[in-house]
Amino acid sequence: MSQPNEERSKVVALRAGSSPPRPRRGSVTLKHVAAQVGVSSSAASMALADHPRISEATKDAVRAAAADLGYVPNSAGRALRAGRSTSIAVVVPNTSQHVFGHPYFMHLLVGVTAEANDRDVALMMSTNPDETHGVAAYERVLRSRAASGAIIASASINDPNVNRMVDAAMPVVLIGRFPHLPRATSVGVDDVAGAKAITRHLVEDHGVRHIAHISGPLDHQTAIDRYEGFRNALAETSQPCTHALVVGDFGEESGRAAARQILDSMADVQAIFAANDEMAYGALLEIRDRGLRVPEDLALAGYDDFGVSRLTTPGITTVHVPAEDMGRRAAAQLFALLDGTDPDPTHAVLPTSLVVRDSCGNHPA
Amino acid sequence: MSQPNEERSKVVALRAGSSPPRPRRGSVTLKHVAAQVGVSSSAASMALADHPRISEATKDAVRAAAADLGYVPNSAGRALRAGRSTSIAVVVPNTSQHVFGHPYFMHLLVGVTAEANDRDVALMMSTNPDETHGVAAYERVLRSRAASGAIIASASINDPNVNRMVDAAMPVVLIGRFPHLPRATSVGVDDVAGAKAITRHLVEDHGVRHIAHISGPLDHQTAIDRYEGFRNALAETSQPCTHALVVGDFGEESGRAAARQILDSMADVQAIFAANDEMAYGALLEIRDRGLRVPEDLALAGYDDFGVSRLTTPGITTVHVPAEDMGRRAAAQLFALLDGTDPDPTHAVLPTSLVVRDSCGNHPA
DNA sequence: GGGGGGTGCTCAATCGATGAAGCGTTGTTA
DNA sequence: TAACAACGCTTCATCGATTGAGCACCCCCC
Repeated sequence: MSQPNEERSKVVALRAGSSPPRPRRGSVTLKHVAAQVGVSSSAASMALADHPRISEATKDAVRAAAADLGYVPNSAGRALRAGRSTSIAVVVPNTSQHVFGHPYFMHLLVGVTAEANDRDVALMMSTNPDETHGVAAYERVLRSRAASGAIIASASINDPNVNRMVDAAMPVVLIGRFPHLPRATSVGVDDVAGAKAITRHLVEDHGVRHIAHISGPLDHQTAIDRYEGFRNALAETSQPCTHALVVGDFGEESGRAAARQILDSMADVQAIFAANDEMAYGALLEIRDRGLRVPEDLALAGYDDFGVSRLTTPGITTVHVPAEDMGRRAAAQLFALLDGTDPDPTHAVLPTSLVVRDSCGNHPA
Repeated sequence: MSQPNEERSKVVALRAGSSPPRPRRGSVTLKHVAAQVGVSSSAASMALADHPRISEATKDAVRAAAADLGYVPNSAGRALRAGRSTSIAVVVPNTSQHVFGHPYFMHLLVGVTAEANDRDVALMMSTNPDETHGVAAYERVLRSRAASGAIIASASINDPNVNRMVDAAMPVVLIGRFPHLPRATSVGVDDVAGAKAITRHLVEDHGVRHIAHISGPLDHQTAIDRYEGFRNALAETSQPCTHALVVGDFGEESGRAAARQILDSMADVQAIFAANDEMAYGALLEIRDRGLRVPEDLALAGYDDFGVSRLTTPGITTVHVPAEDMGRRAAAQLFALLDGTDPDPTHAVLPTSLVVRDSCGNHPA
């Protein structure tokens, strides 16, 4: 079994010989690299890891061979050995496409990708098709160790899978505010403050005294918070201000329907604040259809600033949600969780900013 | 070594005994399932695979135990054994964000996700940060076998990594038209026909006799094809039509600059056809700033229909690019490649459709 | 009652990467 | 000169799933 000399001459023959390692089916493994240099695969592994017990000469030779052959470590082998993969997952809702428009996720993804790229970590995308379907796809992703952690951008409060994963102490970061899940790490924005700021802008700066709010579905934390910000602002105004609420579903069409209802029932309405830009745009269409002008006859405001509000005529005054920052931040938090740097759940709350456009009136300043 | 009876009694003790398998650190492996049932892990594996040589009783027991323990196969182990992973990658450009707007990728992703979900295949996202950086991230993804194939939505013709991967016969599907890569499977749209149709609409239906085209960078196949469609249409018109070309970069700002140039130099221009909606929107802003009206003073047309053109006032007449279909189709092609069903490279070309809105004038019909 | 054929499982090897332990060889020191 | 340390590599086991080969056991038949 142990005839080192024969072994070595074999190796020499390989090195100088006429039988190249010939990587099978296009995949170069560590063995091929090691064979080309004439060392064991362990030595090659240690050389690439810059292990102190390997000579510089060997390291150079291994590195050269690896580059020459185009060696890339097999991720399955590495993940199996290490017991964890080098990927994280991003989970987005699929059924509830209407809840948030697409641009939101794209912004989020850009942020997550940036952070993941910095760490040389791959990204997996997962969708949660329907919540009744036993173990959700993204839970499988985590349990199969295909990804070592996940960022969940699902807006639904009631997803039982999310709760279960948080309870199981899976490495998960939630996007949004989840006051009922204090043990979960989350990254959200201060929607109460954002909605308060834009409402105050309408009331204080533009002198609005009759205002309506089109909210999202009130089982969404986002919708709840924005509505609360709206009420808070009104509670603190210097002048009394009458207001109304219509509940929408964050979709353009529901914004249009809500505006219809408001215009029919609230004759003296001076401003409409919709809980997102999609609904604000729907409202704009309805207002325009009735021959009314924005902002001359009616002021309009939205929320999100993911692109819609910039393109319309007039541009819609809105609250900017820093989706890309949220993505970055969520990824950073997830890495902290995975590294064990930050064992306690944190709840990051990013600030929003008021984006004043033309839909709310003139700004002499 | 071989004392089957002792082995078996041990197993029985395990089954009824007081020492539960206690999955280590939250991950349940096949061994735990097998131990709970009292069979070898091989038997458990075969049971879950519904192998004919395993008794129904054992199969039921294994399935029950797997469900009970929440067993999910470790993807690394499975991938290592199988020699291929159960994921595919989607590659999107990162540096060239301006080339296509975000919505495009989101539509594409929706399509790819749908197809991948149908096959229970995970999706990885990768970006190509800079093309000079040696082995690109997505090439590493493929070579590391983290994904068994990739859909590349990078628009750049000159990416050497793409060429290299095509040459290496990697399972890759390109999004777009790549006439210089006949050996690569691709899914694109007929941009020549699309541009021709919209140009003809302006010239024939609206009687335009002086028209300008804002193209994209002419090292992009998309830009080339759309320009060619524009020229083809003009070459076939019943009435002569003067035309001009300004080259942009697919970004809103460049569309604005191009419109400036056109309006300054081509006094009698009646219509502007931009190679995408972003540039058309930029042109719209410039036109409006000059006190001109669309469509009364000048007709405007764009390309893509990813969202922008629907939101503006007036809505921009455009060519619909079926991004979601492209995603679906690309994924299907990739699976065909991976299954070996379709070894010859195919070049799918999906049809576009003309979307007439208000920016090109009245439509009595 | 001994051979033949099924049945139902176990064994062992494999995929690729990794690192602790082992082991020759050389240089150094008492 | 013998004991010993340092060096530089190899050997081997491991991660989890999978599968071909092998092996008890049972039933059936001549």
